[in-house]
Amino acid sequence: MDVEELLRRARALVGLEVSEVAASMGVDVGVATEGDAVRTKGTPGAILELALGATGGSTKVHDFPELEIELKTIPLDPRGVAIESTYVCTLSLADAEEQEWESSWVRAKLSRVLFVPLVGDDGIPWRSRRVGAPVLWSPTEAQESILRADFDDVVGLIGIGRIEDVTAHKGRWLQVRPKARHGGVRTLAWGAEGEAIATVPRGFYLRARFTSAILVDPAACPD
Amino acid sequence: MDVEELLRRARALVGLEVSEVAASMGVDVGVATEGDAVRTKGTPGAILELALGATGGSTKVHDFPELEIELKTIPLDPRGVAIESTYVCTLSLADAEEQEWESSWVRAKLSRVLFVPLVGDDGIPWRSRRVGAPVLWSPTEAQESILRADFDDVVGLIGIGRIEDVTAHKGRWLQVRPKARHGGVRTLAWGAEGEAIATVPRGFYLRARFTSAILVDPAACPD
DNA sequence: TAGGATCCACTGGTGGATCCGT
DNA sequence: ACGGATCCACCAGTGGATCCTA
Repeated sequence: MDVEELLRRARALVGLEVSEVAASMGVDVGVATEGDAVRTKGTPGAILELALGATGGSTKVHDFPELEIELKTIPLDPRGVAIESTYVCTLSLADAEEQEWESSWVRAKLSRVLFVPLVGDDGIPWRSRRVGAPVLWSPTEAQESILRADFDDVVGLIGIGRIEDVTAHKGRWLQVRPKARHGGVRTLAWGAEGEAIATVPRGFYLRARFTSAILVDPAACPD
Repeated sequence: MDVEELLRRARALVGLEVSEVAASMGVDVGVATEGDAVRTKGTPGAILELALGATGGSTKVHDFPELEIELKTIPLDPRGVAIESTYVCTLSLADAEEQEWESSWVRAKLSRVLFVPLVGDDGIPWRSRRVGAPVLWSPTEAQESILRADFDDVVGLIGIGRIEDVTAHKGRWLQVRPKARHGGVRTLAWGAEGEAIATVPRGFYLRARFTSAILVDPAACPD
């Protein structure tokens, strides 16, 4: 598959409800997920991956390894505003000192993204959301320097052992938030005195105001 | 639980069939495993862990963390000869260069072992094997130096990138053999030129003639 | 006979994200 | 509004070992 074929496939889904996409793949989402939003958070993303032919499963860097394209579904309200922030990837705490933007996982993921909007009023079940017009995005130079600055801020703090000073308030477009099944999970990090500490795993997220903006204008620089 | 309590529990099981031990724990091994040896390889070990109160689950170093005791079941024929070698632990291939006996996982596991024989003719189903007299063993100095020599041999070879020269022929008592669900699994190692190579995962095993001997005389040095 | 191949259960970590109190 | 908390599926790795040909 080449990139044109991927875009054709994505455009062919525009206007369909997620449940219709699932049905066309032979996936039954009816009985198992009726009225259950909290227990099926990742399902719409998985359905779109199937429908667009994403390969590689779970141990990959990109959803489409040959194209180096990452697929992200974005829940939008009817005005086109993103309802949620977008998870990018896990932040490695143990070796933050050595991490650099150029070779980072988050940069690799964000270098080429196919955003697929799932449109519907806030609160409606994901099955009833409709596929919107896909946007294939790569950061402009201006955008990438902001993303890099956000990355450098948090990785710099973690590198000097100040992980607990990294809150979701930091970052203009790219923020860091907890990422774990529940509060009890802990991972290894380093404190200011070089001591090992156990803390909650973190992930990188794109703020909703950023994804909202680039879905309207891929070269936008909101705020 | 202290070590005396553990030994009391183990002795109380002597003479029982494994199926009887399972039944006393409220575990039904009848229907699911009838005549199916290949699909239930690890079951007798799990049943004895239950019966003896092993804790820690799967992310532990020892089966009895507080006592630093490892539990191993050993299939014996009626003459008291071990039918099989005994798996100890996985061998880490990627960082072999830095590994030393003193701090090794295999040494930690073997520093104190409760061997529980499961006695029966070769080929009889594990359910019909009878629990034999338990032996709480720690290596003598003489024994440990042989084990350390075996360890140093293979880890030394792997450290200089000669993993493919490590066969199960090496090692007087402690040998290295493949350990994976099937031949297709690969793990990372380093070749002689420092290049990364993919190879099958390996584990440390105690040769059957060694376990046979120490079950008769814990200070034995066979061969 | 024993070296190399294989089997199951369980779980921690990752990838998919959204929930929900303040 | 959004920062912190949480949910499920999946899979590779570990721990429990024995099988099975040459």
